[in-house]
Amino acid sequence: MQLALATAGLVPALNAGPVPVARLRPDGAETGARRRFEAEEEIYAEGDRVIHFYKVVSGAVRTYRLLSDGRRQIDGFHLPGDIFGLEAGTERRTGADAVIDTTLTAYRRNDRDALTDEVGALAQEVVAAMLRALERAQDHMMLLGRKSAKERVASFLLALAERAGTEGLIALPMSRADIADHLGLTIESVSRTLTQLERDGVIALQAQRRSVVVQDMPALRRLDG
Amino acid sequence: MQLALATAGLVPALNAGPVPVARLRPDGAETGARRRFEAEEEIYAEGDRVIHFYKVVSGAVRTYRLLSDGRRQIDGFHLPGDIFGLEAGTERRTGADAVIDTTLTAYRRNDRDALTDEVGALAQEVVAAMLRALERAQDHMMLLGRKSAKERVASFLLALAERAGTEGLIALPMSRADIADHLGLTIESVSRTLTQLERDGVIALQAQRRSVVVQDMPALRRLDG
DNA sequence: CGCCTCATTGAATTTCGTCAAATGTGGTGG
DNA sequence: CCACCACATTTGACGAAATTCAATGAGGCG
Repeated sequence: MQLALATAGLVPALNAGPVPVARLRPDGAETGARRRFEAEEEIYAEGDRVIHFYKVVSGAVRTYRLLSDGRRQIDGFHLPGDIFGLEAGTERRTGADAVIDTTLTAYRRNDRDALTDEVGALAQEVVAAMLRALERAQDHMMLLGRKSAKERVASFLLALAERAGTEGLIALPMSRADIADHLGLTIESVSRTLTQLERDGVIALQAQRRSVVVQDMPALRRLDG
Repeated sequence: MQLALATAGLVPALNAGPVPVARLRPDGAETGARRRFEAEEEIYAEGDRVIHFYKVVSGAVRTYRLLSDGRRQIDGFHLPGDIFGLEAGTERRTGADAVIDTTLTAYRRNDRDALTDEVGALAQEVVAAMLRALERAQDHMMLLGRKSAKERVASFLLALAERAGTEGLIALPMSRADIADHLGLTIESVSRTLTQLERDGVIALQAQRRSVVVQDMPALRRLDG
C-alpha cells in the first residue's frame, strides 16, 4: 500500500471504452499480437510478473482481487475496445480471466515505458485510459458504498447498455456469481433483484436469462440515482 | 460515463503518497503556488471547471461524490504529500473540501498537458500518482464490496497508520460522518465498531476520541483480511 | 453557564445474506 | 433421440448484520 514504486514504468487495471486506442501497435514479434482464451481461462493471476497489457478484441474479461478466505471483488468487466492489465508495479495485484471465449491484443509493458519519453499519441491514449479507469472506479465506489441492491443492479444494467451501445438488448456474458462479485452482493440477491425488476415490468429476461431487454428505461434510470 | 474525452488533457482524483513529487514546480504566477483553506472550506465543487491540481502540504482533504438525495461517498482522504485533483475531463466529477485547516500547492492543469510532450520526470511522477490512485481505488472497492463493518474500520485504521507513518498514535482529523461516508457505513456503525475494538483491547481511543492508539497490531491485521 | 455540535448508546426495523430445496438448462452417452 | 447428470439459477424460510429512529452524554465556544 505504499511501496516506493516511484518512477517505475507502470500500468494498472483499466479500460478505455470509446477512447481511440487504435493507434496502439500490437507487438508482433515476441508476444504474438493476438492471443485467444477460452471461457473461464486464466489470463494472468495475482502475483504474476507484469509483462503485457491488453486490449479486448472480442469476448469479455473480468479483473478481480481475492481475500484470503475466498471472497472475491471483481473490479471491472472489460469488453471489446477496453484496455486492461496496466499495473503500477512489476507484479500483478489483480487476476484476470476470460469470461467467455475471448481474443486479445497483447502489448509489451515496455511500450508503455517508452511512452513518456516520446511525443507519441500513444502516451495520450494510455493516459486517457488510466483516467477513464479511475472515473469508473469512482463510480463503482459510489455504487458499492452507498447504493441498495436494486440500485446496484439498475446501475449495472445501464452501464452495460451504454457500453455495448446495443439499444434494447443487453447481453450478460457473465454468470450471476460474476455479477454478484462485481456488485458486492450474493448470487441470490442478484437473482431476486432481476426477478423483481422483471415483475415490475422494467426489464424482460431472455435467452436463458443471459440477456435483458429494457422495457422501461426511465424507470431503470430512476432506480439508479 | 462514455464521453469522448479522448486525448484531452486531463487528471483525476488521486494521491501520490510516497511518490517523489518534489520536482513539481508550483505555478507561482497566476495561481499563487500556495493556497490555504480553513476546516470545512470547499476547495472545488462537482461541476466546476478544472484549472488546477494540488499537492497537500499540510492538513487533510476529502474528495467525494454525491447522489441526488444527498448520499455521499468519499473516495479518498488526502494527506501531506498526496496529489489530488487530477481529472479526466474539463469539469469536476468530484468535490473536494479541507477537512481541517490545510495548505496546498496548486499546479496548473496545463502543466499536465505539457507533460506528455516532454521527456520530463514530471510526467513520470504524475503517471505514478495516477497508478497509485487506481491501486487505492481497487483496494477500496474490495473493502466496500466484500468486507464487514469491523474489517472496514480495521482496514481504515491500518491504512491511516501506514500513511501517517506514526507508530502507535493515529490522528483522526475527520469526523465520524466523514469516516462513515468513506467506509460505506453509518456514523452509528463506525462509532459502535470503534467502541467494540476498544472493548476488545485492540485499540484505545484518546483525545475526545479523535485519535487512536493501536494496542494489538496483530489482532488489527487479523481483522482486516 | 448554557447552547450547539458531535459522538455514543439503545431498541426496533430493514435489508441482505445464509441455508436449503426446487426448477431449469445444457451436455453426455447410451 | 432420449435419459440422465452436472451445474447454474431461481425461489423460499430464516437469521444476522447494519440501518434507522431516538435519546443521552461530552466538549467547545460564545
